[in-house]
Amino acid sequence: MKVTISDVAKMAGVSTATVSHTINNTRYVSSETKDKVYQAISELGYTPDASARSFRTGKKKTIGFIVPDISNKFFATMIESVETYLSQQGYHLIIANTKENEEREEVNIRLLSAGLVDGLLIASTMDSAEKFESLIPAGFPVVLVDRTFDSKNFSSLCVSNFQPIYRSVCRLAGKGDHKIGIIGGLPRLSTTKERISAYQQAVTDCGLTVDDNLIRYGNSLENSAADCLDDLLDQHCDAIIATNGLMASDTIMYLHKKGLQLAKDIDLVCFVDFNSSFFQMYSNQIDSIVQPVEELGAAAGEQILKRVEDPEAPIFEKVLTSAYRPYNLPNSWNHSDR
Amino acid sequence: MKVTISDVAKMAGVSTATVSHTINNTRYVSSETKDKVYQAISELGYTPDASARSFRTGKKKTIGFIVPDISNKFFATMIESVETYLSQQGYHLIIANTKENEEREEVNIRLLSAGLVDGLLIASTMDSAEKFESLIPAGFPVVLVDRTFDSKNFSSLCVSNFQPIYRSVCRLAGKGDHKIGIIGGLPRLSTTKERISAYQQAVTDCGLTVDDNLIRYGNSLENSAADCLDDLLDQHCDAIIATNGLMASDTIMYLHKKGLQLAKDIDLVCFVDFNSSFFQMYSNQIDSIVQPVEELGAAAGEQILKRVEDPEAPIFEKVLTSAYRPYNLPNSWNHSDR
DNA sequence: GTGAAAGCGCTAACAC
DNA sequence: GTGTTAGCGCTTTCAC
Repeated sequence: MKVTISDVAKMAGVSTATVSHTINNTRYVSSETKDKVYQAISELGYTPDASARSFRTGKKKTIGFIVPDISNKFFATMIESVETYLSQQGYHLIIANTKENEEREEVNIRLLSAGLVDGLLIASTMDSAEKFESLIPAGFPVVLVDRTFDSKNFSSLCVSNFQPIYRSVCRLAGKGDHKIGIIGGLPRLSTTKERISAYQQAVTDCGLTVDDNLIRYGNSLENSAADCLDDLLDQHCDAIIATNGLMASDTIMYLHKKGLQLAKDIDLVCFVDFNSSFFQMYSNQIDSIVQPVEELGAAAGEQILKRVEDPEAPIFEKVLTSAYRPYNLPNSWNHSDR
Repeated sequence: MKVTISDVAKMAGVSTATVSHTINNTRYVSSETKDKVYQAISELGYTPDASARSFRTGKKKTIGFIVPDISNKFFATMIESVETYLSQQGYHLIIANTKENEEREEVNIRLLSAGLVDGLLIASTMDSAEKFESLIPAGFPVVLVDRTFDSKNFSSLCVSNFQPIYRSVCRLAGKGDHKIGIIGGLPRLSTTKERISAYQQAVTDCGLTVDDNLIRYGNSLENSAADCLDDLLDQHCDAIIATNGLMASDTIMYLHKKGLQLAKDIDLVCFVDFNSSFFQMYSNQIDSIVQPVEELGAAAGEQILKRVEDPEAPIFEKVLTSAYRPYNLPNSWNHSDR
């Protein structure tokens, strides 16, 4: 049967307290006693039971990460860097995948916050901040990642979307493009809103006319760009901006299928997943916007652990900056400020 | 402070047993009593503590999945389908990412099997079956996924690698290719071994000569194919087989960079991640092998829950079949038998 | 330098 | 139809 701490204590001829203190280094134990304890442990093959431990201490040493789409390389890479950071700190990672579905997110928040994890990292797909907030138990450690809400009630780690989009529009306009279409993600997401508004401002500032028909929305998941593209191509766009990696690769594929040549028949600006062979192949034909995913993941890991240790810590917000790289400037990865 | 089951009991004027039975539907409770209980629960905002519960029952309602590489689309998709299945059954998924590192796998097996999860799904990167087995506590529910060991001591879900590779070699030989190179993953993996041996047998059977220089090994991670390709191109291969999606996309990119035209200058057979735009673009220039990832993930979820419920269940092995699709037969996705 | 024992929140015999 | 209560395995206070 299961071997417990008292089996070890009995065998070593000491108390359970001593065994506990020995394995946790939590008070002085003479080295002879230690030896006896470790001896007994290895003889019995004892492993402390994690759930008893976390029940007793209230610490699960586990963080939950609620993601909209694991199979999106952006999030996959982020998960990877979060996991790397957390495991170095002795924490585990529980993944929940919402597929951009608000109910799934709701269910997962409830489930995970009910004593399963010490804290939650969330790239939320929710529309309403109020709804979201009502789901989080008071004082429960939460850090928003990539996507945030206007009401700044939670710590957050995001990527600045404004500057790279703004710059890319200016550059396209400078090249003489007049009709610049944009494919956004789900309209309710903060990232989408920021990107679209950067686009609108830049279009205005560059002296072009804002035409809402040039703004199309995908669903942030795979294979959602085609309809948007049909619309945009019908309107004879000179350029298209695809605002996430998944929709960007769909776009490249679609244009390819239509026989349109990038940078010649049509200009393309893409949010690009760094390290993905797909985009590397096109780096000399499209303007790329690369988000600092790994940095984001590591910072998210760091922040959530800070909050777990001190749930009353002041709200922390950080906005990382994306790199913008127009294709005819191959050697300068412009790090845009803010 | 934290509201517990006895707060609820007190407020509802019943015993904790009744509260417990009410929320778990585990014995008859009159509807008036139920009402009082639910009333108290919502008034107090009570949520049962998951760790107390799992400590008490011994069930964590959580499965661990040890993966070699989250950011590989093959595994990302698999995680997604495992998670979908498990969450439908009321289970959670803990992810551990080994980056094809044996020590990281070892650490994670230890950590997760020590009372954190009810069972473990493992796509192992280990070389030695003995080593692996020694890490698994006796009777602990484990299902091997994608990769297996010769000693059949665990249930496993794999994909048949032999037939599609064999067929693709035959087809290349039939087209007149003489020098067929192959890029395998890590040599220690069962999948790599199977694929290489299928290659060797087919080469022999087709009357070509087996040349070990034509067999190169990557590390199963991203950006590991370049060196292999240099070697292979130096030897003037007519065709190359890339045995996982990551190395396949590296290969396409690399050949592209070298200015070689697929299907013209060189034939290419690739393990391909279904649904990935990248490969869809090349589907008329390369022979594709598509593994049934989603099916694999769902089956893995099913099997591990079976084992969790009955750890003494007989060992289960299933080999799913990949689809092989030569590029000039665009409408027939050949489902290879075995 | 070590031990005794309380008790974390819940479930499930057992009792009536 | 419901209540009483032991106890899961561990950590930690208090005591010596």
